[in-house]
Order: sequence, then structure tokens, then C-alpha cells
Amino acid sequence: MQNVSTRTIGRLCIYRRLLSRLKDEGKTSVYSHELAALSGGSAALVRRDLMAIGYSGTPYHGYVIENLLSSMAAFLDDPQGQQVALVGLGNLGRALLAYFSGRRPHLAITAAFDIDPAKVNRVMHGCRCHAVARLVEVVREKGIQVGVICVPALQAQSIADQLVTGGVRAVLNFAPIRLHLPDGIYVEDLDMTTALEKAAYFARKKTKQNKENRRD
Amino acid sequence: MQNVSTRTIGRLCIYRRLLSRLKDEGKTSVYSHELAALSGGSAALVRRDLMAIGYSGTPYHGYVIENLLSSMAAFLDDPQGQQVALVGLGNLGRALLAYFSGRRPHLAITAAFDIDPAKVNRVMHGCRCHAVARLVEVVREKGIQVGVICVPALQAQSIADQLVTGGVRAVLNFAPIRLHLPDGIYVEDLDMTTALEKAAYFARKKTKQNKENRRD
DNA sequence: ATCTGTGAACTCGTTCACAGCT
DNA sequence: AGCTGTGAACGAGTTCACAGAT
Repeated sequence: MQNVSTRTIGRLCIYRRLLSRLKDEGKTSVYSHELAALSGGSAALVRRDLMAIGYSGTPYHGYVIENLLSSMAAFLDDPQGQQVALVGLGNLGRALLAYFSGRRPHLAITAAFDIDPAKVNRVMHGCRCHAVARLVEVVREKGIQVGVICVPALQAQSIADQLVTGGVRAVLNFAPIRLHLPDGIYVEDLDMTTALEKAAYFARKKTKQNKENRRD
Repeated sequence: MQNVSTRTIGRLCIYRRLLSRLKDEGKTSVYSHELAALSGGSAALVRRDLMAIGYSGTPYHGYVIENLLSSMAAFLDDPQGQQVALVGLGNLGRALLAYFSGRRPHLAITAAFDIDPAKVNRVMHGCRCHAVARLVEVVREKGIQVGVICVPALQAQSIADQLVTGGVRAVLNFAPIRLHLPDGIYVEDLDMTTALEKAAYFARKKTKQNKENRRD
């Protein structure tokens, strides 16, 4: 159950959302080919991904949704829950705060940071905004291990360094630059500018996009 | 100069931003290993990517930044410019509108859509908001080929279908579901929920993330 | 008859390593 | 000596294809 690839983890998160929906719709079991159709992969890929979490389906009856969801939660979630720090409360930062607030009990943004004195000490979407100057201190005190960077490109590296100093082990980076961080720190880039430019490029080509490039 | 992979296109966009910065800093030429260090790849990879656009560097002197930027613009940009339609003016949609407004002359959001009557017909960040009911019509009239989807998951598929009906060839999808679109339509998913969950997962593992998984 | 689990084959993107140039 | 361009080797991730289960 070790050394699962980042691609597989991403797909597991997607399967989980699909399974929740299916459960809500009243389904109790599901076949790999059904999840494949919903998630855009192949049945074999779904089965391999599920192998990673060590849950076995039953031949002919597929996977029992209820049990599979439990196995996934055990595998993907931290039983104590995890806190997230969000840095940069510009338009995007505020949108993210609104989007994630109160959604997942196991994974919540519990600290926000900005340089703007007008925002500091205000509470937005149930989350207190601190001065960036106190970032390392607050992150360390709360034991936060996940950081989200929504600051302009020029400040992103410095913020990332401070997050890591405070004890953060994984960063979700919205700034359009490549962060340089120590080994062992996970970085996930969500570069909207590049994404839009790519889309624009392929809008002009008769793309026979081979399904599997879709990954994010 | 055909059949360039999406990974390569993405990196080309990144190189271009780096090159602009280097140019602003007064540099006139650059080596593949410099771009590699800045972009987080290897020198060989940079050279292969640049081969794709058909620009040749000069041995010993590297690549002439000015010329390379021109070649990239010729390769990546549409000479007439491209318009983008943005659907969904919630927090995220508005943030994107603000973020992209007036930034790139060649690639601008020129139409926005929402169902909320309070938003319809207002102009935000220089962009007019139309009723979703008029989506197909407006997109077709303007000849828009790139769409950005910022609506809730439940409506995303329907919006995507309408965009394609209106003539859109590439979609940037922020909704956390997999869109099902005809072959030849490019889809780029930016799934923030999955991204955050992945980051949370890897924050707990002693990740020896093998550099290259960073892709988006 | 129709599913799962999985070794083996395959694919495609990256890196290696070196010839060619200056 | 130090770079670029590129054939060849490599490797991670995906699909194929089938044995095993019901």
C-alpha cells in the first residue's frame, strides 16, 4: 500500500466524489467500467487505482460503494483532520476561501494571511486573516501542514519559503512561477494563465487529443 | 512542426514568460540549462521543446531571446487574436475576469455569462455579462473558440455542450467533474478541489516526489 | 456469462550521450 | 571548452489479455 503515484491519488479523489454521488442516488455497488465511463479512464485503470488502496471488489458484483468509500476515507483522509493556510486574499484568494469554507470537515482553511492592513484581523467566511509578518509563527503554532499560495508571482517564492519554515509539507501554488523548495515538500501547481494559453493554442489545432493527456 | 504534445505546449508558455522576464532584465541570450533551472526541467528537455517550434539556437551562444520570443509568438499566438467566453460569474468567475482583464491583447475575455438577472447586462472589468440563455447565440456571433467554465458541477456539462454548439473548440473547466465532449474538442481541467486533496494527502507522506510529476 | 486482479506488452515522454559546430 | 540538435536508451503509466471467481 505504499508509493502510490500522484496520478493515482488524483483519480482516487475523483472516484470518491463520483461514489458519493452514486450513493446519494441510491446505488449500492458499482463496476469498474461504470467508474471508468464517469471518470473518463479505462476499466483496467480504475481497477489498478483501487488496488492501490487495498480494497477488493467481488467478481461479478463489482465494488460495494459503502465499503469502498470507507476504505478511501481511511486511505486519503487524516483521521484528525488537516488544516490549511491560505496566503493572499486578493480576488482569487477570497474566491477560494468562499469555495472551500465549510465544505470538508477533514480539510479546512483555518488561517488566512494578507499584507493589506485593511484585511488583517478581519474574519472572512469564518476564517481569521492574519498579517503576513506573523505567517511562520501562526502556521507553526497551529501545526498547519498544507499551504495555498495566491499572491503575485514576485512574492510567491518568499511566501513558499516562509510556509515551509513554519512546517508546511505541501503547497498548492496558484502563482505562475515555478517554486524552488526542498526535497520532500510536495508542490502542486495550478497555473491558470498557462492553462488558458494551452486551451487557446489547441482551439486552433484539429486536436486529436488522446484522451489521457487530461490529468491536471 | 506538427503534433506537439500538450506538455510541450504548456512548457513553452512557461518558457515564454521566463524569457520576457529575462529580456526585461536586459539579457539578450540564454542557454538551455538556464531555462531548465528556471523552469524546473532538464536542459535536454528545454532543447527538445524548443525544437518543436522550429527555432535553432547557435551553438556556444545559446538562444537569442528576442528572436526566440518572436518565434514563440508566431507559434503560440493567433495573429488575429483570440476571444474567450467566461461562463459563471460567481466568486471564482469574477476573480478570473479581474485576473485576465487587460493582460494579454492576443487573448482576452470578451464575453461573460451568468443566470443571475442582477448580473446580466452589467459590465465588469470591461466585459459585458449576458444571460446564459443567449450563450450559443453570442458565442457564435462573436466567433469565440475558447470557453471557461466556472459554474457549479451540476450545470457544467450543459454549459459545455452549449459552448461547443456555439463553436467553441477548447474549454478550460473549473468544475470538479469530467466533461464528456466530442472528439476534437480540447478540455483542460483545473480541479482545485482535487488539487487541494492531493496536496493534503502528500503533506502526510514522506514524499520523494520525483520532480517530474509536477505538471498540472 | 461477466466481473475482478494482475503479469506482460506497449506507449509516450524524458533523459542519456555524443556528434557537430564555434 | 562548451554549447546545440538528436538518435537511442530508459522509465513511468496505461492498456491488453487472460486466469480466477461467482
